[in-house]
Amino acid sequence: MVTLSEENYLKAIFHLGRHDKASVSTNAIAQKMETKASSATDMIKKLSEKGLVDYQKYKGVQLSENGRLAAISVIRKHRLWEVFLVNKLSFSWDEVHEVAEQLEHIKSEKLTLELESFLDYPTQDPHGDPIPDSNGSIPSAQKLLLAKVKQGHQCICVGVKDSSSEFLKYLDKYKIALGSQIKVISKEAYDESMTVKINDIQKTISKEVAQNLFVKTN
Amino acid sequence: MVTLSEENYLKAIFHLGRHDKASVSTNAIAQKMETKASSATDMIKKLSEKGLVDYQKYKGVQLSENGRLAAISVIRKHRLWEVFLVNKLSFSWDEVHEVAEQLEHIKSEKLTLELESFLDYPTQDPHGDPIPDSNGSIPSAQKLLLAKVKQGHQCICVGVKDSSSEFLKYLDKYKIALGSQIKVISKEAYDESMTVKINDIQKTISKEVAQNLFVKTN
DNA sequence: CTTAAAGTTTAGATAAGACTAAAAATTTAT
DNA sequence: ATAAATTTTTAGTCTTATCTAAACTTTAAG
Repeated sequence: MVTLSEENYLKAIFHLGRHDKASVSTNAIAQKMETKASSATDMIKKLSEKGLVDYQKYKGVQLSENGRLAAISVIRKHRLWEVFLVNKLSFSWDEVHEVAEQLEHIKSEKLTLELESFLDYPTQDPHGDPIPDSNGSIPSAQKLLLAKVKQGHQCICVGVKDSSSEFLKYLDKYKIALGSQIKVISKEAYDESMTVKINDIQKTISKEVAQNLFVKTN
Repeated sequence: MVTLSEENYLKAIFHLGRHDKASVSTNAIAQKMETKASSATDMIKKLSEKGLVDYQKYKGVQLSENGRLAAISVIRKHRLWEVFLVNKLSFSWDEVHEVAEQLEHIKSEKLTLELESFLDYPTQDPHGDPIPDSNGSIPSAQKLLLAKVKQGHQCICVGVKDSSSEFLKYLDKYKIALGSQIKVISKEAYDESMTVKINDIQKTISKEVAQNLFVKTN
């Protein structure tokens, strides 16, 4: 049995270790969990005893196979619930995270499978992140930052890198949503801003925005 | 802020105090919570300090107005989620309780309201129990035990008194479900059994069954 | 009305998860 | 290469929710 707190630590370790596969430091975990390093050490020991992470004192941790599966299971549930909240209830993009953080800990294999079926087996959550399947396989993201898109190319908004409430509110203000068609009209080398056509309206967006919007080219 | 454990105690006290409005004993609470009397005493003190129950040593507890509202809020969520599981996902009658016990603690006013709307404002859960509205008002149940129904009368199954898995399995076996039409053909004074017509099939049922099935006459 | 039984509370312990302060190990810089 | 800075761990404390055992009330019986 994995406790709620353990699940949250596993999730944090998974996200921290996602890109480089080196081991994750105690401090990084503590920071992500908004707690102290000593608390992180305590939990790491517990996870290690349960065989969910590989741990050597002072050397950081890595998820074990079981730990990885447990983390992915939580992430899968989080993202499925986000789809539910947005597609079935009338939650908007920037309101789902907090509630999904609670729903992701509900323990019922049947519930997760039925929910997935009810939602027609979605592969991405409302922020464009991939939803792991019931075996723990994560579909490849196929998304890139708008800033990387070449002039003249067309793409679809599929997610955000910065999921802060401020950024999501900015996007709502300019009617930029998941699914919005975006065409890159021109790029400015000096400040890395770009002029784009979004929903048939032309607009210049800053580097900051372009580097935080994930899109899929079509 | 009410903790998960506190919510469960409040719910237990609510159910125990439902019928007679005398105060609820420590032992009764401990038994319902499957814990020891000393643990119940500890929790009662905490609830009392938070103003959720009225408590006098050795005299038992009663919910305060705030405590009653908190308990009803949990029960409301529990029953709404049960409707969701049965009507939207393909859970059966006897599978919902355990999952709803988890879902009832999710804290989000918006979620509860949106869920209620998504389910078209149900007034009863799959066991025929009334669903409190967002103000905490509980619609009157209008249900009675099948055993009380007079010979020759027609009624609809709306719930169970005994919600044990065994009883629910018995009901499934004989295709007795929420919404089943039941007509009382005859009653046997000796053993209080009765012969009924359910879904056009005639069957004799025991006192035990008739005293655990809630129906609504029409 | 007094005593036995039942019910309730208190006292002291335990486990999970967090914290502070201090010690130990590692990394960085001179 | 060693001292300084940083990171990590340990030791001890706190809170929540639980337990056992013992003490204290209330109720019931004779």
